[in-house]
Formats: sequence, C-alpha cells, structure tokens
Amino acid sequence: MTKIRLTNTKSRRKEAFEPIDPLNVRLYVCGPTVYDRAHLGNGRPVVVFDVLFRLLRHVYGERHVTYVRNFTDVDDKINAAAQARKEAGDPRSLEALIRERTDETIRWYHEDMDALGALRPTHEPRATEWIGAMIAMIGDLIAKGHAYEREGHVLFRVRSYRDYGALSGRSVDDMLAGARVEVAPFKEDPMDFVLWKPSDDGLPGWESPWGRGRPGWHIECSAMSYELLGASFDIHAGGIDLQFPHHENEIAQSCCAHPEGGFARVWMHNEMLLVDGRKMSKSLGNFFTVRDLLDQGWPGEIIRMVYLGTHYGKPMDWTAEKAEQARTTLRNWAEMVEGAVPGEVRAEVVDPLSDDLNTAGALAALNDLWKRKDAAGLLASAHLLGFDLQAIRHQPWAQPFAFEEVDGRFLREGIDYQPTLSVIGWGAVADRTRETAIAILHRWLALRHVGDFETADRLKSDAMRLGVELRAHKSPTGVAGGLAKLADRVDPAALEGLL
RNA sequence: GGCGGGUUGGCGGAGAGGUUACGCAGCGGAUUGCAAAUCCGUGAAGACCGGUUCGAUUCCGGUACCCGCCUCCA
Repeated sequence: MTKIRLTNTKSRRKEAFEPIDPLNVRLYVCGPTVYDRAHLGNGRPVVVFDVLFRLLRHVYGERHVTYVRNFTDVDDKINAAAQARKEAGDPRSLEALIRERTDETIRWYHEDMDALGALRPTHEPRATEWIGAMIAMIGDLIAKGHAYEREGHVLFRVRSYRDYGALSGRSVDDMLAGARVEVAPFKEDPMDFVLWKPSDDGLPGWESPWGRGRPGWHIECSAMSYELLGASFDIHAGGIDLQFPHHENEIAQSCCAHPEGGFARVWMHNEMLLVDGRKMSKSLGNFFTVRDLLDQGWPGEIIRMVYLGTHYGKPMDWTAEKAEQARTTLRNWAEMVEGAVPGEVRAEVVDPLSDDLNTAGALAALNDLWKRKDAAGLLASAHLLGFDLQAIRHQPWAQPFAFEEVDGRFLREGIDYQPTLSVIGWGAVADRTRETAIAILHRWLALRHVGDFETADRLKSDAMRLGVELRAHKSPTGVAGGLAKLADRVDPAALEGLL
C-alpha cells in the first residue's frame, strides 16, 4: 500500500500517516464564514485538501474516507450585514435576513468551489444546526472545571489546560508579555476565551442554561467534529492563520471535554496567498474573489492548476503568467487524451503526492507522461489531481479549431490537415471575426505575392496588435498558404478597420 | 517584544549528502523574405558566514533580508 507522509504542524515534522481506522479515515477542514464571496486565498485550502481527500480515497478506498468541512453561519459580521439591511428598511426579521444571506453565500461558495474541481465533502455542517451539541459541550466543560460563567458569558479557563500553546509553540506567559489580548473585566485570566456570549434582542440567539445567547467562534468546530468524527480522528486542516488562536482553542476545548480522545492526530496548515508580497485578506482589502477570476475568463481548471503548482506549505502569488502557462499545459494534455481510455494511475504521480502532498512534483510527473505519450496514464493520473481531461477537451478554451474557407470543409488544424487558408483560435469563433480574418489573410498573402513586404509587414503587425497573428506556410500541395491565429479575444469591429 | 516559516538559475518551482528536476523564457542549428510554429541541441542556481563530512545547494549553528501569527482572517 502507498505510504503517505504528511507534515504535522503539531510536531513540525514529516510523519508517516497511519489512520486510526483504515476503514474510516477521518478528515476535518475549517470551512468559510459565510458572509461574502470566497476570495482566492480562501480557495487554496479547499483545493489543496481536496487533493488530500482524493489521495486518501485513492489509497484507502472511496467509501473509507469521511471528510467534514463546516460552514460558520453564526458570526458578528453576518449579524452586522443583516442589521444594516434591516435598518435600511427591510421588513423581514433579523433571523430571516441572516438565513437568506448565509444561504446565498453557501450557494455561491458551492458554485465557485465546484468550478475549481473540488469534490463536495462528506458532511458540510452549518454551525446554526449544531447549537445543541455546542451547548452540551460547554455544559460539560463547566462541569469538569474547565469553564465558568460570568455575566451571561461562558469562558474557557485556559490555565486549566496544561498543554495550551503546544500546537503553535507558545506559552501562555509569553503571550501575556505581548499583551494584545482583549481583557474583559469578568475574565479570570486575560487569556480566557469566550465559549458562549449573551445576545440582546437585536441579535440572533438561542436559549441556553446561561440565558439567550450565541456561541463563540471556536466551539463549533470542536462540537461538530466530535459529533461527526468522534473524540479522535486523523487529520485536521486549515489555513496557517487559524493555527492560533482558533486551532489552539479547539484543542483545549476538545481535549478537556473528551480527554480520552486526543482530538486530531495530524494537523496540517496551508500557507497564505500573497498579493504583492502581502497576505491576501479582506481586512487589507487586497483580495479578489474566485468568481472575479472565473468572470475574467479563467476556467476553474486553470485556477486549480495554478494553486497546485506551489506546495501548500509555501506562500504563493497569483500571476497571469502562471495562469497562461497552466492553460498551455492543460490544452496540451487535453489534446493528447482524445480517444484514450483511462489506465492505471501511475506510481510516479502518486509518489510525490504521497510525500506531503507535493502537488508541484505530481504536475511535473504528469507532464512527463504527456511527453512520453502515455495518454492512458495521463488521463487516469490527472484525474487523481482533480483534472478531468476528457471534459476539459470539450471546453471551448481547450478545443483546437480550424476553418477551411477555400472548399468549405471544416477540418481541425494540425490533426486532420494543414489547411491552405485558415483561421484558428480556441473555442467558438464568431462568423464575423472569421470572415474578417480571412479577408485580411487574403490581402496579406497577395501583398507578399507581389513582393510588397513593407505593406505586408505593416498589415501583419497591425493585425497582431488586434489579436490576430498572421502566418504563412507551405501547404501540402506546395502552394504557400496562410493562417490567421486568433488570440482568446478579438474585436471584429476593430479588425474590419484594417481592410 | 514573543512564536513560527521562508530565502534555489531571467521567471515559476521540485527532489536528492556525491549522478539532467521540470515548465516558461534565452541561446545555437534546421526552416524562413522577416517572423511565427515545429524539430534538434544548449548555457545557467542554490542569500551570506562558519561547522560536520572524503564530499553539502541538501545536515548543524550564526548573520542578513522577507513573510505570517500574537485582533477578524483560509
């Protein structure tokens, strides 16, 4: 069996992965707070850990992996958005406005992550549907002396958990020295964090032994992972920015409530997405959403490939150059796979993936399969990385296109025939664009024929500027032919101006 | 201030204590009115300073710089 090795943040080492139960490998990933579109940074863990999910399914079997990713749909930013709409005159209740907003955001999230080729997790619990489990866990923590109630709040007693700070490598005393901790007067200790807080009438709330209120952020992951995966499970993952305090607090809650369990064995953290060297984040405002890129015409598969080009443990930048390279690569792969039947997933692709999810290495191995013309292996192995090359082949941006004007035949450039006069592009080409390009091609060839290279070159560079590349070649009959190669977007009106 | 991570050729980005990563770009050749495309070939690296070693870019220590967390955050 394939041996998977993963870097465990807890030990800061690469460790051999041994599932607690190979018949039910359990993975929990911290999901989004659903108040807005996911930005590109939010998409990274989704794609990275989707590859992990696929790898685990590959190794242990599809039915033997359980993947949970939550939706945080109780949050002060969500409340604020709903309150703003209510104040703007919306007659509906706050709860209704919140539910509408979170439903819509979840729908967007699914659309965008589906486009990135991410499989849906086995379970996607919403925090608001597990309030009872959270209340039960909080009650248990109070009973065990790890939490206390003050003024309608319930706080976790950080000093009661000896190992607090072990995940992120800090000590409570060191952190207090930093002293950027909010100190509410009712806290026993400045490090204590909120499990439950009171809600006034203008906020959503649930009845609890401590009055009407709402849960703190960290408790939902502890409660839902316990309910769906048990007191101990295999892997807990998320962005590195969640390591502290979110994951540290989860560990404290879960290990104190269920000391027999030990919570997650392996912790994995993906590094951040950068924009101009700075972390992409909503608070800095330097973000763009996955939807923005999709709307700009970058297919999800290309975005996915750019993500996977960098190891998850390293910071990464999004650049158009990377996306263009990914597009070229995917077109190459998709073209070769025509008519191929999937073979075995190649070991040379699984091996780097098994080595701490080295997706960049796996992509290099895929490209090697392409160069060796192993279509069956490429097709199957790319699928393990979440690329459906057969489907990509049918997408407009990846389909070679040829139009043969002289005798009206429709042939594929480079596959059936080298046409004598043709327009090629990627995807459907509008009639008007094609006809204009053909007319320019005629004129260009005529100028060359009479030896007026100066005018011909000017026409060629003008056309190039508008996204039409003119080329001459010898046709199979020995007669010079012409080819107009279209960029992804060409404005036909501007092109007509050249005639 | 505390804690953690990073620094590889023009760019992106891997593995391995000693043998070509790879991709893109570049360069040379074939071809070409010029170019493009294609094919063949090819140069180029491991922040800095020490240490361990027969040998380190790969291990260890230090320095510099960059980034993240310590407040919401993937």
